[in-house]
Amino acid sequence: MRADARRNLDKIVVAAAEVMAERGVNAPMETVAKRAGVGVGTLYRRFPDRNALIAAVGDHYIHTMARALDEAAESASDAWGAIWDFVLWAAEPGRAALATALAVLPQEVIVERAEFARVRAGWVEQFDGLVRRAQAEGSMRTDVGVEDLIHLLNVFTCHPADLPEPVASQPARYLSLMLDGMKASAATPRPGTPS
Amino acid sequence: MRADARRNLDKIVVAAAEVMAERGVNAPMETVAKRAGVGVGTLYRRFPDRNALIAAVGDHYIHTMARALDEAAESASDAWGAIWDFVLWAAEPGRAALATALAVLPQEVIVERAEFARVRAGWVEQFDGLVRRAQAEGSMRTDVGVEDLIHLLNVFTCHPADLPEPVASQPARYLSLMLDGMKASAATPRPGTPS
DNA sequence: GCTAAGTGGAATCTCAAGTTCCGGTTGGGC
DNA sequence: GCCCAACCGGAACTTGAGATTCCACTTAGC
Repeated sequence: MRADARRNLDKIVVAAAEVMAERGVNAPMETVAKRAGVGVGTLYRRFPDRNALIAAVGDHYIHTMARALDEAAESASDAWGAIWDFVLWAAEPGRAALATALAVLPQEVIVERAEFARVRAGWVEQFDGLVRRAQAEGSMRTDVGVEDLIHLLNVFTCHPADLPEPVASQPARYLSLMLDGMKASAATPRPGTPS
Repeated sequence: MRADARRNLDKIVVAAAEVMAERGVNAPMETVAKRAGVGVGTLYRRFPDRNALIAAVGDHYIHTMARALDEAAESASDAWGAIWDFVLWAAEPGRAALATALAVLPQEVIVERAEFARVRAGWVEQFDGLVRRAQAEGSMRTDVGVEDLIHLLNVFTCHPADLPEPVASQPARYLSLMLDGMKASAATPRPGTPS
């Protein structure tokens, strides 16, 4: 593979992640091509159909996430701190693109990619380990789990097609709020009138 | 206007709210018609263009929200309780449809409808009043505001086009979590490593 | 019972996006 | 520096989903 071709391929994956984040997985191929600064022809030569492109985006994404979680787990002093670090890392601008792109991946694409599924499963498992440790340490309430965290990460980080800007902006702000709600001390029965 | 025509018109607005919630404001007119159980012809007779339909949905929505907030404010014993009641009311299945529909309204449509803007402004003001009272009563942290609440309501309540089901499901669960994060007692500096 | 108001949906139009294809470039081995 | 296989861009053509029109057929309601 020629060096310039390789470069273009990378640019395409990055562009696709961004565009899909903004406009959904079905964003026009031409938009992706334009963002990547290449012609549609080039895009089609590398990715014969949309699913191939989506799959590439998924791979790119999951590896980035796994690496970031590793780092957070290593550098933080306790589990809760690691979770906090990772979540805020994920909330940084630019990250959103990838998160959305993944949230938006059609199930079929995910399932048929063993590699992707494997990395993702490892990531979830490690994340889950952190959550359990944080709960054991008494810093996180026990009625929420990894799935909730992942879910919320998606919610705040995605900038889905059709929903104009205000929805899900300021991810870091809202994710911190959410983490505050997940602290062990925060769990509450219905305040105001008792339920 | 004949009685049956009136009935159809109502059915159309309701159907449009649902459909727009599920598929975005640009959902096919035919889908709306089908959901309402009328022909496309009928739809076009009442709403010559898409904006007319969107505007009708917006009116429907804002009035419903305003009424619900009134009721919550009256029946709850304190401001924080009223907020909680209203938020959970809004999270009930079916409500989401309307919320999304609004979140998704193009700015132009909103601006050019004085009536809509007026009702909405009143609603926001009343909601803001509750928030301030709750803060004064010491039950809600002071670094969040109505805008945050409204925003989060949208986030969890919307089921935007293109994002397949898991995102923003279980609105009540996550909204309670958020409310827990908004309690006065929840505010935290960065836990784990101090920041 | 009459008729103006209302209706459904087939038929037609429109246009955005997908996909192909080829004349023109260019990286990089020699 | 030369050469050509690999690569590129994007015009041109195709396709399909959805918008919009239109009219023969119903039916409230006087």
